[in-house]
Amino acid sequence: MANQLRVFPRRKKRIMRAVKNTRTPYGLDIIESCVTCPLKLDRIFCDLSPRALVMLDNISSSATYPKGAILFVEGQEPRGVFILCSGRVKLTASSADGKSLIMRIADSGEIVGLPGTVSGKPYELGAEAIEPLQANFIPRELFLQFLRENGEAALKVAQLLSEIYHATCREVRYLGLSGSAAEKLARFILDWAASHGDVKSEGRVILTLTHEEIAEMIGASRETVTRLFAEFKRKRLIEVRGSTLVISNKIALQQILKA
Amino acid sequence: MANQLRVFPRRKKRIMRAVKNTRTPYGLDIIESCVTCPLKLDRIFCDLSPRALVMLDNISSSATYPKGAILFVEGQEPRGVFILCSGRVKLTASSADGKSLIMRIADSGEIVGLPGTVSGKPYELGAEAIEPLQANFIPRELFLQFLRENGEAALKVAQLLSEIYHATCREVRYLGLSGSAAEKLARFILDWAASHGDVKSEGRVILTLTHEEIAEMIGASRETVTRLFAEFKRKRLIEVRGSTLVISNKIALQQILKA
DNA sequence: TTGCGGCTGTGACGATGGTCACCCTTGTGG
DNA sequence: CCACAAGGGTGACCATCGTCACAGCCGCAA
Repeated sequence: MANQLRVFPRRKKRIMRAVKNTRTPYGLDIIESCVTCPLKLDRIFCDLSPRALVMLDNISSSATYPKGAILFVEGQEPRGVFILCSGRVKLTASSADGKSLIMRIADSGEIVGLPGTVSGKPYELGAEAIEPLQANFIPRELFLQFLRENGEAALKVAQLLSEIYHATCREVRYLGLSGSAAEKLARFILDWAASHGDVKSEGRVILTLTHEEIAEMIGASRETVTRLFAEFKRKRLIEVRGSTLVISNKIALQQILKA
Repeated sequence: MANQLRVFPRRKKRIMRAVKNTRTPYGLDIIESCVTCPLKLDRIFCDLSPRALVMLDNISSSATYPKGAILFVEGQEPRGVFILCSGRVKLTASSADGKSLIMRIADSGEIVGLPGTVSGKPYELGAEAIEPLQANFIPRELFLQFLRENGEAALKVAQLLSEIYHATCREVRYLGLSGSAAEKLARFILDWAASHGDVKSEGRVILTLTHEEIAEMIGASRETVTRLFAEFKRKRLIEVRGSTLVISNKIALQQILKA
């Protein structure tokens, strides 16, 4: 909901220097260069040499997108990568008959469109902003060029790809290895809590997804998700207040997985 | 069935030179150095400099495994990558209650264990030889070192990871976006034909998987697969003779996907 | 206010497919 | 040659979950 741009002032100076050279627009969707943006580039590529960082910043250009904007669609020729500054993006696979499946939700700081860009094959997923979005875009050719000249960055990219793959494997578990829908949902809640959990308030998470979206993530119907949420509440496994979800009985929830 | 080792004599000379230095065993499972093996290393990393190829060969060591051998199990700390010379490996995710799901079948020439090795996270899948296997093993640390010193190779690895990811996405489609089991099987048959199809004999493929294994690939039960095969045969969509599968009516098969 | 659109909640119904139980064939090794 | 294991084939049963239909709720805009 609250979609505040967090700015890291310490970083700003370093960035401002690099950003001077960033005067090369690569498409219509470029609105402004990445100045207010926290530029998580150096979070992702934090262990690169300063020279590489500047190079990277030179080829990237920032843009903003409204909620619901489509960054790219499935099957499209890969144009490049998006590095999210703020806002989240859902990555979905969709079938001919309109069903769609959310494979991953990329949070701010993450990188989107990487596999397609690296391999050159059509994007295997579509990307849609689920919040107002600010992102750095790097066109494919320049990005590849950058990787070729920058071995350490290429290795870093390989690591990122491995992590994306890792997340995808977890997704496969939802879909393939769960007996019941209850199992899927329990697994989803626990996973979500693990990755989005507030550190201090144990078991409290903010869940900004609709039932529909959760259904698309775990491969179930909207109604089933609603029913299961009701069931979990009835059994005192979870509580829901607004968009806050509290895991009241984590152990019981984990029990469902093993069943 | 017939598991002949295909040897490419042309490659042998080049390899023999490089292989001289390969005298460093890294574990108990090393049986012999990679001499008879076609060493597809240079297929995967074919565009590397000769120097890099030699380095790569120096750190890799060949071993053979019987059918059913486990290269690694899910959750294990990553030890390194395996590059398959001959034989195939199935990569499976398994659940607590013993169910398992085949995510990918790596053919000879492919590389196995890459994401885990690159990211350092535990292998997300288990790997089991489904045929007698000959493979080159490269221990994690040496492999990473090699990538660090070899930017072009790192980029190549990123590409391979993208392709693995690509295959995984397709797998997700089976599990998540198919209405019926018939749809999954149809998709599976078409995919298999597309990737393993003989070029000259259109529509003829060799399918060396048991119904059980197919079931694990598409997320269905063995019985369902058997029943569907019977149904497809009855409807004249396919014919099966031994381990050869003939697609008699490709259009009808594709129709099932869209339904 | 009213109306509208997105989201959630709930009942009824029925197809799909997993499970169990069993049998048959084939290949392999003692 | 027999025994055994692994794979394939089939029927019966019934739990699960997707689908349809509809109702309440909230926020928002006219």
